[in-house]
Amino acid sequence: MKEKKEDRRISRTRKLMLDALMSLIVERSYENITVQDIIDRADVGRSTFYAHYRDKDDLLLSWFEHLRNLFEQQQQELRAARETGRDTEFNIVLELFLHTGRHHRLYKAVAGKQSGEMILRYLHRYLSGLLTPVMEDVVRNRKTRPVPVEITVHHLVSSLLSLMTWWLDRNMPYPPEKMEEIFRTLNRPGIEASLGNDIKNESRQVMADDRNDAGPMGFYSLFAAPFCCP
Amino acid sequence: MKEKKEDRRISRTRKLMLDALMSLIVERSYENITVQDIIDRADVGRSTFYAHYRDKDDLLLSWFEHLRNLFEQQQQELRAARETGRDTEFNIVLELFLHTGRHHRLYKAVAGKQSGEMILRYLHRYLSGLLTPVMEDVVRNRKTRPVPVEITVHHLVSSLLSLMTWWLDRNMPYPPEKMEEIFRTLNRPGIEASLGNDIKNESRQVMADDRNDAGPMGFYSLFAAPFCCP
DNA sequence: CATATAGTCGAACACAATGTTCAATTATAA
DNA sequence: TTATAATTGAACATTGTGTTCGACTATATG
Repeated sequence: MKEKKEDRRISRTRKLMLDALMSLIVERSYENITVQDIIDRADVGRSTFYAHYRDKDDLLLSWFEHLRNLFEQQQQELRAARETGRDTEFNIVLELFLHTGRHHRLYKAVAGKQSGEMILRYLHRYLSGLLTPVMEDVVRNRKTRPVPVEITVHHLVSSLLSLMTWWLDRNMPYPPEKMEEIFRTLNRPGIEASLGNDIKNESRQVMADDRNDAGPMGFYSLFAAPFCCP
Repeated sequence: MKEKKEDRRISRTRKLMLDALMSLIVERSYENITVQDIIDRADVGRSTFYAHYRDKDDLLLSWFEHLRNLFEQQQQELRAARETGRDTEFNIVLELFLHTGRHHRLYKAVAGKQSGEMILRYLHRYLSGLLTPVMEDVVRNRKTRPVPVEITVHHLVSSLLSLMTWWLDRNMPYPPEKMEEIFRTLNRPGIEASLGNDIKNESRQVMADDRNDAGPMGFYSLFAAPFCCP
């Protein structure tokens, strides 16, 4: 099933450079890594690097796209499992914390304190893309709209990323589940309010009431787990 | 009352370089400005620049400290006015939006999409410093603490900065008052929940119930204006 | 006004990194 | 086996950084 078009040398070189970047990235901050460092460690020619990537960022970005594919694939599998009758409760925020935790060394190096803006912007864009249709769908039934959907989404994504970086910067002092709970505590009530009152029952509006409207990404529910004030 | 110790040449040179940076910063993004550009426009010697600042960031930071002093001074005046009997309702978030709006060209260039991480980090630290004692004070009366105060503060500051940058990036499509309202709608309920239930009445706990505990910065109230769901 | 002081100038320097080019070499697919 | 495509490595022009130093000049101060 694999597309085997690629010259073996290409994959080899690419892998070498990616590995070099990864091993460098856990040693010092991304900003302080030069193309020179990368090609030194990868042991490839300077011109080779530029034959593949425009610059350092391009290389990193290609790696993130790889990771994103991995993540999306896993989500698809979860979704599939769920559809075949398993009771997998789907919670995208939790999944994100789990995923980040799994790759924490990379994300810490790149999205933490030391980070360049680039990756955070990339993630922001990506997550906003995921969230926007969901939110717009939710808001369709609402009569009032106290806060523009665009802002709500922006806020939610920023909050998630800010919690993520906090978590990473402090070496993940809580488990992903706890972080997801905190995220929910902080944001759920405000999101409710920001989306406006509506036709149906007052609370648990953001929850996926029924299990259709899967959204573009198998994105069932933003606040899937039950919420309760202790 | 002024300390007139400084050599006139020093202030002159400093001003030249600051002006140069400012005028450059509205033309292109901060990242793409070099020390060379600055000294060219300021028309000062290369060595002069390094005699005053360690690097580009140092120069920008010194300017932000200037701005911060300005802001704090204004807040002090407001506070004073309030204490002398005026009915100035004090709302720090609104004040911040007003301040940012006033200096929007600078902040846009520096804290917007194009920004380097640096200034956002600086602001984050600064605002967290303002907020932490307030939050810790609020939480003192609470029995439960669903979310660590540190995270609540982090979340709140991130949210504020994210709204700010959104606002700036889109050329301030709403007035500061509206943005403050949005901030409140999005965050107030979640903050309530995150700080836990307590002894007193259920709602409006974050509001400054009485007007003592001014905090370090004349920081009377985070959500001073009345909150209502429409 | 005189003068020591302290700030500024500007040119030169060493250094580090970028991104391009090209002919020679080598691995690969077919 | 061989045509093709990838890699190499060295050289190069370019841009920016941060430092140094002697010469110059504005300034504060007596």
